[in-house]
Amino acid sequence: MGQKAGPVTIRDVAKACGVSISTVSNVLNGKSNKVSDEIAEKIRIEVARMGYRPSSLARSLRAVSTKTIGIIAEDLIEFSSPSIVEGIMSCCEEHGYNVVIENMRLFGRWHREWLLDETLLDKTLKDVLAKMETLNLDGLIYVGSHEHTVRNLFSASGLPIVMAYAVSVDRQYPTFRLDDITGGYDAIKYLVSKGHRKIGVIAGEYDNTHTINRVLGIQKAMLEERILFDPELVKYGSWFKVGGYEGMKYLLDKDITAVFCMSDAIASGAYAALLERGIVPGRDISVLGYDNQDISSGLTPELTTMALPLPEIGCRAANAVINLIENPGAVSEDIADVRIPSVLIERNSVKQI
Amino acid sequence: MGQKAGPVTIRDVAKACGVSISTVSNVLNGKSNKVSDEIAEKIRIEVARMGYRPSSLARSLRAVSTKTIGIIAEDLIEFSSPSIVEGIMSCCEEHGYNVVIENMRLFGRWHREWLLDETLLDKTLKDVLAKMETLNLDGLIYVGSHEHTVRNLFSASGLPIVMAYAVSVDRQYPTFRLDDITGGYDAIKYLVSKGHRKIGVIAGEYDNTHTINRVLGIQKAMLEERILFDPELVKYGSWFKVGGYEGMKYLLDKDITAVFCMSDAIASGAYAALLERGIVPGRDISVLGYDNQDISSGLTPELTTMALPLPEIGCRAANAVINLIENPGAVSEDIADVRIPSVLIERNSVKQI
DNA sequence: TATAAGCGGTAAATCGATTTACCTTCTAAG
DNA sequence: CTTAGAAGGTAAATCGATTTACCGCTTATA
Repeated sequence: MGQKAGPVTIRDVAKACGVSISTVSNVLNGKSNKVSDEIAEKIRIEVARMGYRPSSLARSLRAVSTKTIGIIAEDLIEFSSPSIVEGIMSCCEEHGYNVVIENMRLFGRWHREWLLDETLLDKTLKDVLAKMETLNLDGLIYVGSHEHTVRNLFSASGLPIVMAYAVSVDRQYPTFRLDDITGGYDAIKYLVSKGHRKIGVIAGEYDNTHTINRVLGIQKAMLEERILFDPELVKYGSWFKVGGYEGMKYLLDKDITAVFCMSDAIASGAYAALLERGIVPGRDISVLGYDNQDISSGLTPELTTMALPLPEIGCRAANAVINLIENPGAVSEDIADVRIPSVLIERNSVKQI
Repeated sequence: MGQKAGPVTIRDVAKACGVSISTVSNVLNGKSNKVSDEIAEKIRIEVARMGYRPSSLARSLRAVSTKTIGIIAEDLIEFSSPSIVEGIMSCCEEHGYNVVIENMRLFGRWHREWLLDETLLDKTLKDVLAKMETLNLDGLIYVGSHEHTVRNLFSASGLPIVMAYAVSVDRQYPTFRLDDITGGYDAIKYLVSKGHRKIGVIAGEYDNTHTINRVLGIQKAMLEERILFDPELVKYGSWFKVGGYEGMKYLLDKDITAVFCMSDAIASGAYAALLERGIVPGRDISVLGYDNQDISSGLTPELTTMALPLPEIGCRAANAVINLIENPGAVSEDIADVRIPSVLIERNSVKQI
């Protein structure tokens, strides 16, 4: 019964060593120039023996900074999120920061419809922020898609904020996102390098940022290669399999040797349409995908595709907040808008002609 | 310059209302029977106006409990982790708990080899735990694969701990994992219901828990259906595409009408082998997958498969820790070992004969 | 010879909340 | 008329750490 409950505190260590609390604190924080070697050693031994771990709660309360960064994820399960989050965590780990994640979808009771309802999105975001404000965070990273409108709801908190993958309408925060122009450009350049000059494109929704920018890149590459950009050869639709299926059926009539699909899901749909007609992808026609999702190596033949630089986006975003946190002066070096290129993964669906 | 820095505290609110700190605290914590209605109202208004949010740091320090649960993920990017984590977060959200995630892979400097090296795994785990002990958590959930050895390293912390998906060697913690026996059983039952009685199996590694148990389930179902279990018809290999490719080539000589692949990746390899020989899956032969990964709907024809109950595993694990946290008495109601069945997703790769 | 600086260490304030013990005043019961 | 209890509120202790101010003593400097 002389036994104390709960974990061992700095007070316990101090008592066990017969020194003051401050001395223990000093040793633990490397200010050992203020403590004699014998005492320091004794304390270190006792700390190890007792299994003492300083409470980050108490530490943070005193220090004001919690050394933790909040991640707001629009949808944690969405294909791009986990890798971005891992990139963020990796970088934070390196710099000694903790991470807490809020998943917006959860606040929406598992429905997806809210993504389409802007009022609801705003409301959800506000709830999430209220919860996070309670957490005494040092900074915030918003991970989402390009599609949605993120308004200036954060400002109240006064925290450093950066956007990963997503873009805020008012462009108020540093942003790290895909370089879609270069993506489209590189895709065409690669296809041309393989001898293709008659190239079809199956795109996502026609008014989508990714779509628009990739088409820009495509046009740029074609101009350089002196290929006439034929709007008849690009089919807009959806990002999903069905879009690829329909797009490919449309393109089947055209005179092309290769097709650039703006997502791997689209490519899988294209495969389906091809197979239906007995045309084998990678032999009779070349197919280039985008995203490098798991599916791309599951297809037969394995899909050559452009890998999304997701961990890098996360990592650079994290670096940016940390920088903002540690030198608050540097805030307004022109709100950054960094675009990070995708990298080509060669597999077997594009052949040299 | 009369301006205070930092966020608004309870003291500020108290001052603004001309009452004591305790009164504000009482109002905020619903003990309003100790406060007159006028004052309570006044405080609530002021709280809203000033945008005051109680610091969870200070609150937790005082309350001992942080209302947060730690997740240790062996590999956050691994296909099963994000969904399990989402399940956990969903449940925690509902019960008012926060969540912090540690990704073991990060501590291993992005290498995967450590998963094979048990000493390294233990060391990594110890590091992660040391970090988490600092966080004053209320409970812990370990999310990992069945493959690895998780020793009794946690005990020191004295925290409630449960395992999600993974299993600890010493079976010391409540465990929520796949019901592989039922999985194998249901798979065969389904195939039989579609008229198949000559069924091949492409399994994972022969000494893997999933493999062993699913085979058990297969045998049980076949016994029930009076089908002779022929060991020649089950091909062990790897969980990945290559395993499926080789397995299918092996089975091509046999007299079968359907093949049960123990992962979607295996099924994708089977598709490849089939296509190579001009056999079309879903028409000439039926294929059943397992996992319900993205890839399954990307294949042509779309793969009928068994969906892993990942969110449910996460959710039930979370419920269990929370229960352990809130009634510490209930600790030893026989260490639970709950097995959760997979659910069949019908698509187009299995046809009635 | 003053005076300053260094050394090794401690007591007490502090961070922002919760909680306990207690203090008035007022009302109702004996 | 006294006293018990309730209503409404406050001061101070507390949670576990960090940090500041200071203390007594020795040694170097002007």
